[in-house]
Amino acid sequence: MKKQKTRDHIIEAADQLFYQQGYEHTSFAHIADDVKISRGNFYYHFKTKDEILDAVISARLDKTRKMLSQWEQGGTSPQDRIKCFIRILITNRDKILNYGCPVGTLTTELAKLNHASRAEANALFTLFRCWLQEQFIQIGCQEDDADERAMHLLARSQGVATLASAFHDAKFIDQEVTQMCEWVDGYAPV
Amino acid sequence: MKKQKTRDHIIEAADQLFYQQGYEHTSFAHIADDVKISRGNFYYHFKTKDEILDAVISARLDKTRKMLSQWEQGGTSPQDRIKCFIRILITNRDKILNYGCPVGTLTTELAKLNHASRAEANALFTLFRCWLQEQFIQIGCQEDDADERAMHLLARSQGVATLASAFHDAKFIDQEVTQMCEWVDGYAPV
DNA sequence: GTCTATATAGAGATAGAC
DNA sequence: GTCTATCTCTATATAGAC
Repeated sequence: MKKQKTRDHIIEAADQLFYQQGYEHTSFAHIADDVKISRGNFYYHFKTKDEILDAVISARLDKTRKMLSQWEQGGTSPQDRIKCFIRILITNRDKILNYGCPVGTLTTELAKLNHASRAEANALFTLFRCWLQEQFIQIGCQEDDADERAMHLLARSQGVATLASAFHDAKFIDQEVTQMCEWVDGYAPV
Repeated sequence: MKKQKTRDHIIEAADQLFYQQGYEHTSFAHIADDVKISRGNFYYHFKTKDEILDAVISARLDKTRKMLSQWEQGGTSPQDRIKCFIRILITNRDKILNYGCPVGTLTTELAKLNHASRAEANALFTLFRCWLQEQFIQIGCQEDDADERAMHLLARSQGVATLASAFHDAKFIDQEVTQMCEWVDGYAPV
């Protein structure tokens, strides 16, 4: 556990850099610089760049699962829980304005690279999708309908992140978040 | 004009490859291979990779302007013209399922690379944004309101492309296109 | 576990012949 | 206008000392 301190630092630095600069554009040298270790030492912890990517995705999956289960406990109604999801656009506004959505931009990049870990990255989307579907089911939606709404919300969040980043427009995020929250409240107890 | 045949071939090949594999991931060698010229000849036409990117963006801007002015003539009502925009998701469905939206994925990549041509790529978004705004004004919206709706539609299209690509889900595109078309018709003559 | 030094491959870019 | 040959730089990855 304690022995893996450097390894964890590498994962954390890689996570940030992959998000800010993209996976391919980020070099070992850059990560090593951030962690303040030599490039040689690097390979003691990870044999290939792909291994770091897998570790980063794995860490993001863990973090996301924890976040979702926290929302699960926090919200009093499924609508409230869904609004927790919508409001991450506000919580992470500054980062989104600069680098877009960490999930969307990674999956898009890996798709273009036709990368082996593409499926793992997509699992991040699936995590949100299934969680949202479950909330819509609790509202009273049928399974298919709930999934459709989950996808709808995911897509809107993605679009908002992309456009807000392109135009560096914080106000647009706020507007759309408000609209999405209203949309969710429109599906109040059926 | 006729002398630029090779140059045009390069731009066209680069355009496709940048879309399918991303800008950074596409090498001169790959483009040259596609065009069936040597890497050396390449540099007669373009001195740097950035120059090709600018030429590609410029070509995309031209093509987009032509497409928008065609829609301008084709549609009988502003609603119809806006639906032309929405339906490109259907027209380009197969490519979108594989590579996402060419505008969104390029601007996102250039943003992460902090590339000098980032603004030029964003101009592609602006082209659609202003055109859509104009249509909403013709429907009867105020200027600010029209822009808000333009951004809203752009964002939804982006989100649909991103999610459809991640889950390789053609049906999702169709569903969302239907919903967006209904949304537009909801803004019939005010 | 961390370092320095080095191997190897691929990229962008140039020079000069044809 | 197109080619071959080559330069240079940077990236991933390895070897071996400490």
